[in-house]
Amino acid sequence: MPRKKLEPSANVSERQVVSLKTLARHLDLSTATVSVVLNDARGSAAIPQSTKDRVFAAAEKLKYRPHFVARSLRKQRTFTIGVVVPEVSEGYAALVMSGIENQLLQSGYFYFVASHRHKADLLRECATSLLGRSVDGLIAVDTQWKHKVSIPVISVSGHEEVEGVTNILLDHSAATSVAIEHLVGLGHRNIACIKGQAFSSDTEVRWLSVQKACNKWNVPFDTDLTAQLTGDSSSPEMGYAATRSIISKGKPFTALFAFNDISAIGAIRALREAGLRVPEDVSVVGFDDILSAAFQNPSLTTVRQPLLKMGEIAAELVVRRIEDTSKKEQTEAIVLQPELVIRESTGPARLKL
Amino acid sequence: MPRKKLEPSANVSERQVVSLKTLARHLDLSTATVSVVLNDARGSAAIPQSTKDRVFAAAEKLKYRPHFVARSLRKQRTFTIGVVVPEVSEGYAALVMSGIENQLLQSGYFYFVASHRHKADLLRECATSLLGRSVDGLIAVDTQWKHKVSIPVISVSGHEEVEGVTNILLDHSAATSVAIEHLVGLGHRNIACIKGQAFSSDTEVRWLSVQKACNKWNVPFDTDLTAQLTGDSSSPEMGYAATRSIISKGKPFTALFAFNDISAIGAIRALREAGLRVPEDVSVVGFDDILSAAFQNPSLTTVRQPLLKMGEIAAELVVRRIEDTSKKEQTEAIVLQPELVIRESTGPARLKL
DNA sequence: TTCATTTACTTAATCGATTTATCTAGGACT
DNA sequence: AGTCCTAGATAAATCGATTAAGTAAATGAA
Repeated sequence: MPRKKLEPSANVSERQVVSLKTLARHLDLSTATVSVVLNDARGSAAIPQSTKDRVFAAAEKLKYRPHFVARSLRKQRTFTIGVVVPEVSEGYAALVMSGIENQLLQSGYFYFVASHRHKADLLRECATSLLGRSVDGLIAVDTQWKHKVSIPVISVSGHEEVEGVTNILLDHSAATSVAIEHLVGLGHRNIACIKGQAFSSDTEVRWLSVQKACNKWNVPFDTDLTAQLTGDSSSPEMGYAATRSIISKGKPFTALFAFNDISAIGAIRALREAGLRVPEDVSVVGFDDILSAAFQNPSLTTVRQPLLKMGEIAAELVVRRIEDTSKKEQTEAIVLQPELVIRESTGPARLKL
Repeated sequence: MPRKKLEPSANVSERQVVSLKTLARHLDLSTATVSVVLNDARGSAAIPQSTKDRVFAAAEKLKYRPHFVARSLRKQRTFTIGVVVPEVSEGYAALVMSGIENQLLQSGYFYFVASHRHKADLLRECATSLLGRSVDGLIAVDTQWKHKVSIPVISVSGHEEVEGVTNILLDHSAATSVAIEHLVGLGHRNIACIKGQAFSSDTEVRWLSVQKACNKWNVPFDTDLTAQLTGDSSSPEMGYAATRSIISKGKPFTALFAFNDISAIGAIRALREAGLRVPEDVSVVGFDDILSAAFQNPSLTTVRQPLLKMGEIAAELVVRRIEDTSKKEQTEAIVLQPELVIRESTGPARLKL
């Protein structure tokens, strides 16, 4: 097996070799002076450049790295954000987290992840232990966040209005409208819909938007062509079951608007098994545009949520609210626009049912 | 819009109300005594039950929560693990992370995630900043970890042998053997193979195992039926390109063994576009069994890596190595067994080519 | 009675920084 | 000569815990 010899890489290795005290002693200065210089703190103006240079040079040479924990204790800031998600392994959360990470690490923050699996008590526990870890802020993803806490909270796709919580939302009205418009434009009039699980924070808003969109585009909203996802994990299985229940009612339909991509994938399987081709017999529209949506067969037409960007904005915002100490209670929501991504799973409606 | 009135939930909210000092003053005891009692530390034997009861009662009543940062500083332990992954949003990493989380939170640890996107300098930076945060241990996922560090490191699917690093590996020999056996059993003899990107830590080992497996089952290993994934992100696009390049060589084949599920998905698309049906004309085997493998169309036959379990084991191990201070240099690797999951993407070989 | 031990605590050092308040020496000014 | 100012630092408090070492009173043994 080809295995290279490794030279131990020096820089990375040691935990805490040089403390401020060591450095100060080495420079024959007090820790106060060194700290002031290195942080360019108030009072550093009084220190001559020559001394500053000495300090910087020595810090470099001895590879001084400030001890984060000590600094956190003193400053009462941990430069750490708590991220609360339903489940780490879901495509939705993973994308948002990816966006959060992009932005946060750049700003010098790290984040803790905690998942609650849609259980209220676990969520409460998450919150308590993250606060117990003195995080500087929280980002809740797809979570019904109801706790009022003393630190900034950004909620991605949360729909509760809680004091101190900034919501980042999709324009659901636009999202559903554009999806229904697309289907109507292809000649569909009998559109089945899958409603989300009760625990998903988007469920209610989206469902109302779908009804409004149907009104707007003058298509009937038929409750017989409707089913709700059940269970508390999100796998295509749930979409499969929901679709079978719709099919079993025997009412004809030529299109199906799923709650999300995961359920759309299950829906397609159920349709296939019932002998219906996608998109020839039934068009399917998903929601979210998770990574694998483009690689389904047929690839999914879907309403894209800019999940990565939502994560980035959440991270940017939480940092801003932490660092901007002027308490101007920035609680207004931020609304992002969806984008319809047309792929293979939708096509013209069959002319006769 | 139906929106419930919210009662602010009291317990969760405040950051640091009661410090040990407050609590001690309230009890008219010293912080030392209170600390000893609450931690049941050495010396607590000398303290009468009546006092202990008073302390516990007061702690409960005032809702005392120890300040994690202060404790970390004093104990030189942060109860935090650094997790290094190539990319948060990949199915592979997400599953391992999910396993890690299951286990870690139970043990009272949190974790920082940092991703390096297969860039060596970013990886180095990750390592430095995680160590700068005084994490107690590291878990590297699908990453070529070459740094020798002073804290325990567990590597999931790493193949480097570095002192102090415990490797958690799949039995690649068994994995490739069972896959090839399955194909041979279906009558396939001309098997195309897709090799992984150079940056993936599994690539080399797997490639050698594939060759050995071909030998073992007496099928030719034909380099003309071979292509390597390129690019540095992992999307099905890469598998698509690799498969097209194999097809373009014009040599007939009836099966394809992809490097992973993601590339298998791209491969299927390329085959379809070339007019080949899966599995009727070409059988496709993936690797990993990521969540969406089961929901492809056709669903993927694949070699399952127990990714969730690998994450759990990694977490368990890193905690054990941290807490077991007897430095018994536990560096042997842990090898897990794969499982062939037979779904729809494989079938009998066409009799004539 | 006297010394040793136990009991039930407390004092103070420590972890590694940041930050406020203070000090000193030298020069300028009255 | 005395006072004030300023440049250039420093001492010491602080963040909130843990923990080694110490102490006073009570008890027990010789």
